[in-house]
Amino acid sequence: MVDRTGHRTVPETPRRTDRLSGPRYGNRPTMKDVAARAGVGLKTVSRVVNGEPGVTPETERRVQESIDALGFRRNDSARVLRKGSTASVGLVLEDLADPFYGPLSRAVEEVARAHGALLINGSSAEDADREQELVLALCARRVDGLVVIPAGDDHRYLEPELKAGVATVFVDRPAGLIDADVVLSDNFGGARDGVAHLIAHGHRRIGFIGDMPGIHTASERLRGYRAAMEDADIQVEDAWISLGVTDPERVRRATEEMLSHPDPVTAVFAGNNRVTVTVIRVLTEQSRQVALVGFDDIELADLLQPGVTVVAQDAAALGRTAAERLFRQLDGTLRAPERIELPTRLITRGSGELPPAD
Amino acid sequence: MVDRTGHRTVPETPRRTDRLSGPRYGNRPTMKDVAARAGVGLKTVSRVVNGEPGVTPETERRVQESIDALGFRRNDSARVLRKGSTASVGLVLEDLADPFYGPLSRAVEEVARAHGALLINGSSAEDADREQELVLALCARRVDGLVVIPAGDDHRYLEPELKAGVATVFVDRPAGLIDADVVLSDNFGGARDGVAHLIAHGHRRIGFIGDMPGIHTASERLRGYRAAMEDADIQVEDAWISLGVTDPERVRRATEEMLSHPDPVTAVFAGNNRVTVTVIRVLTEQSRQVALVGFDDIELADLLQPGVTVVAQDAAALGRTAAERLFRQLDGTLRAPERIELPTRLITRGSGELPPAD
DNA sequence: CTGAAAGCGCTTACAG
DNA sequence: CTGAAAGCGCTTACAG
Repeated sequence: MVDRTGHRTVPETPRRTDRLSGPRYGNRPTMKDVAARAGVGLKTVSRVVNGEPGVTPETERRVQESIDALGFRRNDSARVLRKGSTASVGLVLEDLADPFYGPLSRAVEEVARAHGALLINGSSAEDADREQELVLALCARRVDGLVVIPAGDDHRYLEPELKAGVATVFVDRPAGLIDADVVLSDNFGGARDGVAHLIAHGHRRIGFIGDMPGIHTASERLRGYRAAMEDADIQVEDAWISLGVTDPERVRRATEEMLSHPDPVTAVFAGNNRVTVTVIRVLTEQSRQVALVGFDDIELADLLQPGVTVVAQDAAALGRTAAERLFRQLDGTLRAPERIELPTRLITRGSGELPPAD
Repeated sequence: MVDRTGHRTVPETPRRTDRLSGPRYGNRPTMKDVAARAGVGLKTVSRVVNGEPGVTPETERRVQESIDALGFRRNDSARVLRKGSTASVGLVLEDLADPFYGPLSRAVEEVARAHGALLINGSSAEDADREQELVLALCARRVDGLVVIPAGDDHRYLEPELKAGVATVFVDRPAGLIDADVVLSDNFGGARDGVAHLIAHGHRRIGFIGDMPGIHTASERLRGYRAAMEDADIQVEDAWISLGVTDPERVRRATEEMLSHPDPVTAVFAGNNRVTVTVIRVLTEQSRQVALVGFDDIELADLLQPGVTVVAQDAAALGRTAAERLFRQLDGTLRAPERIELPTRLITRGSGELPPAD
């Protein structure tokens, strides 16, 4: 639509259905339109839009007037195609709604922002196929880099992408069957310290309720539990260990079973935040006092009676470390893939210092 | 790099620095490379890659072999440019790390996924300038639609974009000075019900501790408080109301002040989740029992002593409703902007049913 | 069934 | 200081 003064006119009412018909993103003006209206060349518009030097003030003014009048905004999709860098990073995690991933995502976002990149976010829902689908969709969009909290344990599908130079860092759990950067919490050491803390407070019969054994964090924490028990020369009984999905029903049943044994555990080590919450519910219903240490901090843990002793990991630090490493890969300052382990911190609040109830 | 059989060779070690120098995204093969290797035309490769009909099995096999050998993956950046739809939606919220936004983001993501779109996520950090910067960056990327939890109260900067047909839905707080779709919780009604609940349990001196008065949700909830008090013919005293930032120090001071008055409040209505948490901390330190109802549910609220009575909003429903409306805008099935209000739910757990301590 | 040409909206490399 | 041409990697419209 061009009126007789040569000005492109924009209809007052947005014609929304147009967006789907043509390739012109609604009907947004392009640099070509701006150039035509201002009576200059395309490259001059590009110079003004990008603040490049070499444009007389008068020309610049004319171009700027044209930009404002048409409501022009540079199409970064086109820019990206030509420049070869999308200035975006992909983050694939288990579930955006899980409070553990909030601070992690935010930390990745902040580092990306400092490098001028946007964040594309996706939840794998702990499904390996969905993880792969998401990761490959992000590769197809040519994100500059990828931060992945893996759901699956076979990442060979990423090999061509890594070869092609897609920067990638795995977080929270290692990559499977490929050599890649990974940033983890010290799950083994954290769990060992938490269990040792219970032992130091007189417990010997200690239960471990954890996530599915296939998950790296779950098996590492179990290994930490076993190491602490072995260090104290305690023979672990099968009935003290329960692994599986972390939904409340399963965890509740496991906890109640463990506590109803003839010779029950006097303390429980909970394998992650979801497990801890359910175990607390069950313990408050018991007549007997049972000590508890949980892996992962939870909100309001200090306000419960007793306060909940936890092994805390620093989710924000995990995200920050991974994202920084990603951008160092992109700088080219990095050589071989590394495995970085972040320390955990035992926070004592009461539940882990309860003596055995005998 | 082409060897003597005409095959493009890929170096074993990824030359990562290459990514930044040229426009070829690392050195990924393109459809042209695939076509050359397979000895077919570009369009034939496009047909195979997109599963279009009209390719003989033998040709398809040759193309597929070439794709696999080269590690080709379609560049969606280029596709997007030509097709005019980026199959992505932008979500701008206050802080990804805030637990309220986790379920909301996830809900938006799920709806986007059902429509084949990815989610680009950004935190405004409650800063109007940063909100605008993010929103406009997303517009430049030509996202198909935008879900915005606004930090600022003037969104006229979005007018050219709306005119150009960018689908937009505001959530949690309304848009400022422009006409746009908005999905809100019934902040007024929820607060009024919560306060009425305290009045029904015998309270007359009820405090209100809320967020900054400029924030829409904060003022609506205060309005609900006032309405409930007026319905009960209670004259509100100035000392019962405290508005401001929600950091723990400010809220703690406000709560303690309110409780140390000669004739102190017997109940507190907390304006949001962050306020509630701090108020709980202060109340547990008091010798006197003070009733509490909080706006927003918080995790473990049922495990505290007493359980925390809250006015819960459904964050996931807010996100889902907004995203669905966004895609209906894109369908073209929507006319005028609307304001949708979602109900809240009073959850009684004990703290709101405590009688006045006299 | 197949493919060459044009084009999406920018930037790059170059010439005037 | 300014701009025409070529190109980024795809898809579209069309011709054979």
